[in-house]
Amino acid sequence: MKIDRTVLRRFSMFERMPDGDLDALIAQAVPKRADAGEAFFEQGAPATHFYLLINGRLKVTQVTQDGQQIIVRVVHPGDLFGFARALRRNDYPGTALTMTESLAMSWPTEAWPQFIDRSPHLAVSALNTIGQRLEEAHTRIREMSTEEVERRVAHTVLRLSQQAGKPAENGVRIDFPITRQDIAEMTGTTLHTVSRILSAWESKGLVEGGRQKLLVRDVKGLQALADASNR
Amino acid sequence: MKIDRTVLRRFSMFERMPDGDLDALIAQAVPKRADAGEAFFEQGAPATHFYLLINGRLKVTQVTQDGQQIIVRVVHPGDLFGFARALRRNDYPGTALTMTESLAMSWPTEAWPQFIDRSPHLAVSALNTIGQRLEEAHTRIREMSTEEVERRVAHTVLRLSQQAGKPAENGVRIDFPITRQDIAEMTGTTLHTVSRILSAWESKGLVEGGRQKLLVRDVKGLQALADASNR
DNA sequence: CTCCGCAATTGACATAGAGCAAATCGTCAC
DNA sequence: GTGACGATTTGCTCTATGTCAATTGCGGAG
Repeated sequence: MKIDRTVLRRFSMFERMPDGDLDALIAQAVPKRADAGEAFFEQGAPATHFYLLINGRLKVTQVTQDGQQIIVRVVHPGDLFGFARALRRNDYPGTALTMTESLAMSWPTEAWPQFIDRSPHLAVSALNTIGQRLEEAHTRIREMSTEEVERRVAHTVLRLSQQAGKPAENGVRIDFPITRQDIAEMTGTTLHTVSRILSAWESKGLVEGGRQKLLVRDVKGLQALADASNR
Repeated sequence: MKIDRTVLRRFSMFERMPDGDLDALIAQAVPKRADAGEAFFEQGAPATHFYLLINGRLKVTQVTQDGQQIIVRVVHPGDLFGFARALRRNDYPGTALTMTESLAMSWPTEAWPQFIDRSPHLAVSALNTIGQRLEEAHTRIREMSTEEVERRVAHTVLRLSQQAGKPAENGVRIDFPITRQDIAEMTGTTLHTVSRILSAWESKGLVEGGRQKLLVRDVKGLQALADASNR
């Protein structure tokens, strides 16, 4: 399983990195593959490596003391994940679970400073990444504080269709297997409620459901729902 | 209103910075004072400066399209705030509103790289700060997804008492004026519910309320409430 | 092709907590 | 001291969702 420059070059983070630097990074990386349902690392484990997702799709989850699970975020190809250590943590705050077979590159956490030094552009990217992630978190908090479930689900589905949408015959297909339970854990509700909402949308022609499948047929319509300033 | 080294030295961020560097930073800084209720900057305004809170207390708020407000975080003395620009944003994502008269130092955003270069320790601090903030956000998301209102309020009050607690005769006093509305906006509920909860707690002897006042009498008891794995 | 198990759907019911309304109370300005 | 206003409290109602339960059905394993 050989990974070369051209693969990384596709990700905006590495777009402008000189070949030499890129090769140096790759030389130190260890590729890791995981089947669907496997974990790259588990919540609480010592943070020994950080990763770059090449392809596939992950969810980062946290479980509460009393066993409830939430999805912290979904990791898409080109995203870094598991760089907790860079933020001074010694263990992973969540579990990185694959939703489909996935391929990632890994570096030992000690390599992080070097990773950053390699290119100023990369340092900026990394900071931006975190900043963006913080913003996403705040968006989610805002939505959970002020919006009712249906709007939250609408926002979440729209986001997914942007980040992982694949044009299909009659709409945009979410390009990885996702359950109602997943959506529930992303929006802070239950799979029952999600199911009801999706059913309602389906009968309105907004989406098309299926087992671990989701196709958005009417993005505009969903947008309208998501934006609705409360009836 | 002269700010000198000894003031900054109290904050962990500057503990180990050489006098010279510290003075250089101070030389470029402009102190800014704000009365209670004033804003250092407003949501959406161009991010021209970033700040360090010297004393006082702020809340960073966001308003949604339909006018609902949430408190993104509370800023305590020693915290940096408004460094959105460092994360590539051009405008402030929220409004920084003082809860009491406050004093801050400000630097033009252009000075950020220099600020960072000034000391490697400081760069690390900054990264940690953001990382911590991200973690806080995730904690909040987790709480909002999985906990009922009473536990969320308990967690929030405990956090406040840790970050802004002042030992008092019979408990820990939150050291700045805070309304039920504020607490509601921090936990994603309404002031009514918060009021009811606090009243209930008061009759159990856990806290002592008052107009814009809050005194935690029984930290242990509150902890128990916050930890309770659902009734 | 058939079976099995996990996902999804749907109905019935219970309730936490939002909304609304009205009364009271603490503080600050004068 | 007196007003006046914002903060707080509290009762009542209503509804969005969670909870519980049962059924259906898709899709992979053999």
